[in-house]
Amino acid sequence: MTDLGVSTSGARRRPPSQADVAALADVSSQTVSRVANGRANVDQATRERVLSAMRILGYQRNSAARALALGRFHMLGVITFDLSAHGNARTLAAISRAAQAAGYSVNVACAEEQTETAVQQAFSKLSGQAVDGVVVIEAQILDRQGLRLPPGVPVIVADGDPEHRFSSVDNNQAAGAVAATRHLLDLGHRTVWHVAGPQDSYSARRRAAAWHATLKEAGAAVPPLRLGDWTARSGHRIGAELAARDDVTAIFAGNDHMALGIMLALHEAGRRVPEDVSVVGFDDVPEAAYFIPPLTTIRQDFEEIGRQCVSLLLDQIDAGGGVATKLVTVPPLLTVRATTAVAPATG
Amino acid sequence: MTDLGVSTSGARRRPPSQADVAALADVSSQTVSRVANGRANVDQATRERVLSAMRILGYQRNSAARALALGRFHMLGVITFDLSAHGNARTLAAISRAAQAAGYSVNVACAEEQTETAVQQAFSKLSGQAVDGVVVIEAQILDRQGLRLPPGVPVIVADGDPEHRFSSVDNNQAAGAVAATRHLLDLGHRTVWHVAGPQDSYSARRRAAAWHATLKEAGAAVPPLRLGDWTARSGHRIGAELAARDDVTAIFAGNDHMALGIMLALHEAGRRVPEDVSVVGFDDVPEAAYFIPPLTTIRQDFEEIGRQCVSLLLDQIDAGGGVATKLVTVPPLLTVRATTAVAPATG
DNA sequence: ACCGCTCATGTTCGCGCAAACATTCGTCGC
DNA sequence: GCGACGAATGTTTGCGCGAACATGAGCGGT
Repeated sequence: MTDLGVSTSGARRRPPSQADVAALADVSSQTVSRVANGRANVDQATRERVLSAMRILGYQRNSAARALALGRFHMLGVITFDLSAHGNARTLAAISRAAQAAGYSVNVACAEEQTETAVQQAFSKLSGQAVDGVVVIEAQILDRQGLRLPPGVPVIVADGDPEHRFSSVDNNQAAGAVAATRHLLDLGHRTVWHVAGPQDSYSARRRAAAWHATLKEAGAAVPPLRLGDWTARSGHRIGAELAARDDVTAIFAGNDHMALGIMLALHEAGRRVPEDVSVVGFDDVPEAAYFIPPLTTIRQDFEEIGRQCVSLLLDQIDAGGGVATKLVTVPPLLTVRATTAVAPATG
Repeated sequence: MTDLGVSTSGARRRPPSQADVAALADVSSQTVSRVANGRANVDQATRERVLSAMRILGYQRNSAARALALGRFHMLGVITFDLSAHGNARTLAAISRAAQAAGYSVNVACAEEQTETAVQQAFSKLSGQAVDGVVVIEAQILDRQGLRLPPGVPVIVADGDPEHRFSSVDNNQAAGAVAATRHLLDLGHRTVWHVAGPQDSYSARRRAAAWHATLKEAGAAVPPLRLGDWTARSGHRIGAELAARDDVTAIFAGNDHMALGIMLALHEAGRRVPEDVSVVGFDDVPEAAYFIPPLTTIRQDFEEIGRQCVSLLLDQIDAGGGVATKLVTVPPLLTVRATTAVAPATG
């Protein structure tokens, strides 16, 4: 009895419109519109007649027509680069959920490369005429002065806007890096080596800076910064070099995957974790608890980041532009597992 | 000289329309439309005048109006569940890229739960009135007979449609599982244990079935199937049980993350990989090569899956429905690393 | 010189929706 | 008892675009 009128016959027909519902329910299409939008000023009996007609025809409102009439799309754009990066994928999922809850849908543009043109293209595809606002996830590229985003489109940047040209939602990268470094120092390590992410990533730079500052403040020597590219592969390469040095007893990796590579290199070089060398990661990917040994790391709350992005963006959209840029910070959490231990006795 | 007319002043104005461009270029708005769509029948001089006017005003066509006029949205919907699953995220990224290349954008709906209602809701949000077609990624839920998708919307299922009610793009799960099992058997193991993914996943079922068949065919004993849930955590739990049994010398895990958990459990129980127990995973996540030891696994080509999904979907859209369902299979690849070795000499 | 053709361009119209305005009631106050 | 009001509903209109059709200019063949 539910989908009576949904003819299943061959040719693709025009889906039912308000007018069709109106005809069936014997009201004007405006009344259908009112019912569809939950307006109060419709008689109960009429409303039910309309609702039933909708059900019979399988009516769904045409979002394009709605967008055209309203000038609002009820759609958010998300620009991202690498969805194989765990954090980005998680953030996207959270954004999608939060947006759905607010009645928005999400249009993803996955830019291949981190070039200005690629971003600008992705952006112009989305912007202005198709979405009400945009979230840019981890846009290392936003650093570059050259990037000019069209004005008038609300933009939120997740984790990547060093100059605060846009509103942004950030992990408190500094706090996380400080916690990691302090944790190792407190364990008695003379100093802490840092294998950082690529320096065109603002997150990576902030983690590195906080690590540097924490060492300085503690009066510890500051070893040279080692630069990876977020991959386990780069961690493995750098880890091999670090493993060769006896004076390395504590390593803070820029993310969990690099930590994994480092641990493999250490293992291959016969240096035990955590007895000889302590390792801390960053992200707390779900598998981190099952590395060998389970990884001490900094947990990021991606769900919260996604929620905040959407909430900030919606505020900005509703305010109709001209809002001061805001910065929301989500605190990370040190999660101690089995890769960190007190410093080995000094030979 | 590029964005002259893009006034940066306060209030949000209506973005420029074809009519505005037409007025500036002193042509009809239809001519602007023709230029915007790259039609041939426009004089070169006129075309340039229009293009320059577009540039000056920063014109972008309104996708809602376009969709309304054309009855086509140039947008694909993607329904997915868990973006923290590596494969899903990768597939989504590939779909997004392929869609963009074809001039489509991608609307993601990330359903929270795998319930029929959740899917149906996500689906109806997207369907009919907002997208031209839908890709469902790994929809374990499609199994259930109860699920009724609205007719008339082209649907492609990535890796999850056991009854072939829709066109789908699949990994050749069977081939992968056979390769994994054979590989272990060839190494001299008497039999192979399988830690499968949850059995409401079609992929998981197919892998398990192929493992079973391969053992049978080889005349090997078929150990009881162990059921995990794709997480490293479940792998760890089951791994602990398996580690306690001396007769377990070869394990085929349903995915790399469970393999990781299994390896940790083995390690904790003092059983060496690969000397005592060989392990094979499935997926080849980027970190698999850096597990301790590096994991032998089955590589899936997510890029290709994404591309195929889009290509199939576009075909179906262009054909206007009424096409026979197709099944495209993407072959996986056995990648041998360090977790597999010849069977230990039998005590 | 005239017909018939092609090509560039203009005009009209409708896609489906909701805002704004118009209309019809019934109801309340004095 | 009559005007003022408000609630339910209908009518008109335009959002921006492109299909379909109309126009008009230029050109070749006979």
